[in-house]
Amino acid sequence: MKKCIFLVLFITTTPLFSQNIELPYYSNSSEIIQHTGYVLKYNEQFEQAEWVAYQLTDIEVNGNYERSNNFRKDPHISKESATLKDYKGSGYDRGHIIPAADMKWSPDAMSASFFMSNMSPQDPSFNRGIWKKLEGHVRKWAVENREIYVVTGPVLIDGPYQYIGVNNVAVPKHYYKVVLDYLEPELEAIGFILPNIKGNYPLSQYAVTVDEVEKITDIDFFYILSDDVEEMLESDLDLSVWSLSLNIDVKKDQNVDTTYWINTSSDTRHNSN
DNA sequence: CGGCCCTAATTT
DNA sequence: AAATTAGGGCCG
Repeated sequence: MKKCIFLVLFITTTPLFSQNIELPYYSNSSEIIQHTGYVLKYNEQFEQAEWVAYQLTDIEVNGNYERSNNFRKDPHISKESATLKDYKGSGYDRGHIIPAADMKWSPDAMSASFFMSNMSPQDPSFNRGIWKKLEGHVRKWAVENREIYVVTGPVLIDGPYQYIGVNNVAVPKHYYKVVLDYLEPELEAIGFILPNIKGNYPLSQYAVTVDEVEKITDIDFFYILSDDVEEMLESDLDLSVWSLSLNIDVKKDQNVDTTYWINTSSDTRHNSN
């Protein structure tokens, strides 16, 4: 009962969005847009979102609404979003940041995922390959854990970039994803950094701590959590609780090209094998 | 390995 | 709406 009262007070007395524990930190000058099913932070300079944040549940994953394909400019962006034309003939996919396949629970959410503010120029082999594969795992984790929190987007501080279209959409060199399981018994978090090229390795090779993603992206994830909980979750990576159907072919993994990893000082992951 | 079916995104 | 392209998973 006390909990209920506290919850009501919390929601009614705190600023917009702050009840969403998936949200990264954002300053007052940030362009934050709430769409059905997700929140995004837009970066006008690179003409795409820096992050999209959302909760994903088992019920949502099991939705049945069809992909809507209604790619269109996002009218909510103050200085206008990228356009279809920017991507046309560029050689890059209009890659969803929040996946359309995570929006099958609602026609509005599905449609909202096709705003150009949710697109980023992705190498087709990347978008349809390892990125899609990772997205599939995220949906599986949503089912296994009942609900998870996801933040994902392009890494926008590892330029210089190639640009496409008249609006100069930056072609990111890497993408990240962080996933939080905030339900007992296992509070766990995992991060990924993947280069925007065809992925040749098992996904476990791209897994990192959330701390590592924070260093690389300069984004403070899950800042709404209390500092001690946040510190505990983000500094640790236990691959054994995130089923990635690990490829056990050690030979294949020995000569992994890690040049796509931006150098970071610490790597606190501990493999379970 | 090829054959087959599935998913996702794009093109026409 | 249908066809195309890319890739994954599975199976024999």
